[in-house]
Amino acid sequence: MPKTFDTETSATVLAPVAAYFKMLSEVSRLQILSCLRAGPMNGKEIIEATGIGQANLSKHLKALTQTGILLRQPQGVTVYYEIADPIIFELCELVCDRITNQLQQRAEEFEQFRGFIKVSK
Amino acid sequence: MPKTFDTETSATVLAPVAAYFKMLSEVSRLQILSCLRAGPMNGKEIIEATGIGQANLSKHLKALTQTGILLRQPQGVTVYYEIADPIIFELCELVCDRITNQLQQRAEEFEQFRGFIKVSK
DNA sequence: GGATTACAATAGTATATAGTTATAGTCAAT
DNA sequence: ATTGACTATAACTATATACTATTGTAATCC
Repeated sequence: MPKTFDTETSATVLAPVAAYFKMLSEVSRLQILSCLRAGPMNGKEIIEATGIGQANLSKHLKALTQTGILLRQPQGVTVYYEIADPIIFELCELVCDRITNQLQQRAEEFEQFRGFIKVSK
Repeated sequence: MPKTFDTETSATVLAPVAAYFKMLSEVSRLQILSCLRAGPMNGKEIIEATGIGQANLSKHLKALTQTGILLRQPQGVTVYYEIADPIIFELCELVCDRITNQLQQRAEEFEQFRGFIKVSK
């Protein structure tokens, strides 16, 4: 097994990874996932919770299901969706922590700047 | 502190998270990050390693730097880039594991299907 | 100083996709 | 069968962004 990949190989390997992250790169879809954190919901419930349009939601749900992030469970006329793998929330937590740190750091920098301005007083 | 967010609030909060994942949702950018795993590199080296065009690379590097994923370190005329936070590789590992599992599962299903076909023999 | 090298910035094009509207399909109950 | 409720699809628009080509800028070498 080679230690490194050539660019062509790595592009092939990285494509599904990129596709997975792409599913998490839209506010609407994150809202959907955030809702489903509490448990399975059907389309109408998700619409009420998020305010996303019906057709648009349907498309997102299809994409999320095809990527394997959601499970689709029809019950009569309604369709319930649920998180297929809670790994998503781990991912989001990691990113949230990172963003929080960045914001705190910027806040500190700004605080220092403010102190610098007030020196003249 | 409320237990849940209204849709408007959650949209605001989720936007930076979505933006972060968006940085990881393109093969080109994942290639760049993959290169930099070994250590800091300058633009020319990244071009050689990935085959990405110069202007395109420059834009990606700018975006990745602004998001806080990369650190930019000019040294004379060249600019070295390095991973600002190895959290990215954790994220990628999680996703890779997930994708691997999915593929293995599909392989098993296909194996069973193959067995089913051969029953007639 | 001029040439070269390395990177950045801009404009322009092409493509992808989020969102909307309208329509159709699906299942259950009457 | 028909009605009503839920979901899916198709066509379209608008927007975002990946990529290319070109030009600009700054440092290093002759």
